[in-house]
Amino acid sequence: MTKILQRNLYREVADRIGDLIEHGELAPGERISEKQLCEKFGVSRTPLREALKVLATEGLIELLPNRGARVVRLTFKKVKDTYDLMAALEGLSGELACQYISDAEIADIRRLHEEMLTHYRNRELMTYFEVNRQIHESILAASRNDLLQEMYSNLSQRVKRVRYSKKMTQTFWSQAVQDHENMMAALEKRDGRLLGQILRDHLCNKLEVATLAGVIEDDRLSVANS
Amino acid sequence: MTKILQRNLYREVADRIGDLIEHGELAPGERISEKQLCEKFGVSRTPLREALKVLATEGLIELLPNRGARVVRLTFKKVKDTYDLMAALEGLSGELACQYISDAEIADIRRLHEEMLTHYRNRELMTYFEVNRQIHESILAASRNDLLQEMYSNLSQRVKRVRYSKKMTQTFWSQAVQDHENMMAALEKRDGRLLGQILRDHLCNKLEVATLAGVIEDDRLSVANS
DNA sequence: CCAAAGAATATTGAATTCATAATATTTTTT
DNA sequence: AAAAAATATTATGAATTCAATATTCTTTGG
Repeated sequence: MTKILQRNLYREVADRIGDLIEHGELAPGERISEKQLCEKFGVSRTPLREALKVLATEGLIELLPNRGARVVRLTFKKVKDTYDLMAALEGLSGELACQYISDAEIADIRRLHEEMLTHYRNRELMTYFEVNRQIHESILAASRNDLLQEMYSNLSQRVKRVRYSKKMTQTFWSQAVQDHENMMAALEKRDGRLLGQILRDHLCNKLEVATLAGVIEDDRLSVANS
Repeated sequence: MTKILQRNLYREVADRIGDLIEHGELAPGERISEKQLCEKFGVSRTPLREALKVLATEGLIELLPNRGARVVRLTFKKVKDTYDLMAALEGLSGELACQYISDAEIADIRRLHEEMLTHYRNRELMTYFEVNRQIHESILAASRNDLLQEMYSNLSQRVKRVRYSKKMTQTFWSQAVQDHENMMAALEKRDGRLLGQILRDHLCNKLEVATLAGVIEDDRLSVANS
């Protein structure tokens, strides 16, 4: 039962702007010019402005009354807050997943897990991340809570700019893999409480990585013009 | 430092529509006519449509391409999902609050707690709910996580229609008050883990109340036209 | 009388236009 | 020459207009 995705112009535009932000083509704190984007996308201001309203609600940009929009600055505090939330949600997904997940789904995740280990051993960072993402997504799906998945996806969007940094150190990487070993064990025992706990701690490590990567700008800079 | 609240027309309209939904003046599943609401609010379609986009993102309505908007139906499943999420967020707020809360804030919450007990003893349901809400809000504020507060507020909005049912039984009410006693104790001990646990369980009880109140329509009805 | 096809109507999607507020530029004054 | 005031320009907020799609009503054939 695949969801029919509605393709409104405003939604299309919102996604495209989201991509621009994610890939840094629209810099943090940068003023968003309506006219400029209208010409870029070849649409009128009406759907573009609707897209901006949506993006503001989703937390990617902020609207200043009568003064347009700008890309939100990711301060360390904001990223930390977001990761705390994501950790709580991942924890919940783990608890729920253990209640509802089928044996077949566990087997699928086990396969993904083994695949991920191979990529780890071969030091294939990008494919490792991809399979890693699939594992977490599978657990989220097993939670059978659409809203949870939606919220997690939203939070993920907000910090996508700093995630999956290439500067991951060996120490953190091996720790992450160890976390995943424990996760698999907890999942196969269907120990929700434990899986939840592991998932929470796992994400905390990711925050440390993001921090160390130095992708996040200094708070003092950001607070000044916020 | 109080936040300057921007008053755009679209935001105003979105809030008004939100109120209509909350108070049942726009029924679940009801089709939303743009023209009708335009006339009601005395605004043009542009800001109204922007408001609809935002409300859809916030999860209060759903947009059907080329077929307008309608109020989301609250199925039991949706409410359960929402409460699970809120419970996780409340749990997180408890853990964080214990890390950051000041003695003065704890004292404030203690005062609110005592006030709530008085309303409980006097069987003043509305004022009891109001103070109850203030306590939970104070703990959320003490978490020092703006995003958490924002997300919680959003989730709360979604299920406002079924919350605070007047049909609360004596059993559940006394259980809730007992929960609050335990919460105060955990908070004053600054035991984050414990407070988080209590807050999670506390909200589960609320779901039972909402369910028993019978405000939520049967899923089978809702699934049919979703 | 019922069903299907087509016309008429109403509603939504998007572009354009008008109004107003913010910003940049020029002019004036000291 | 620098600061302040006035004006011009630009960008945003909102209403209107035009186009595309859905819905309803009417007609026609079985």
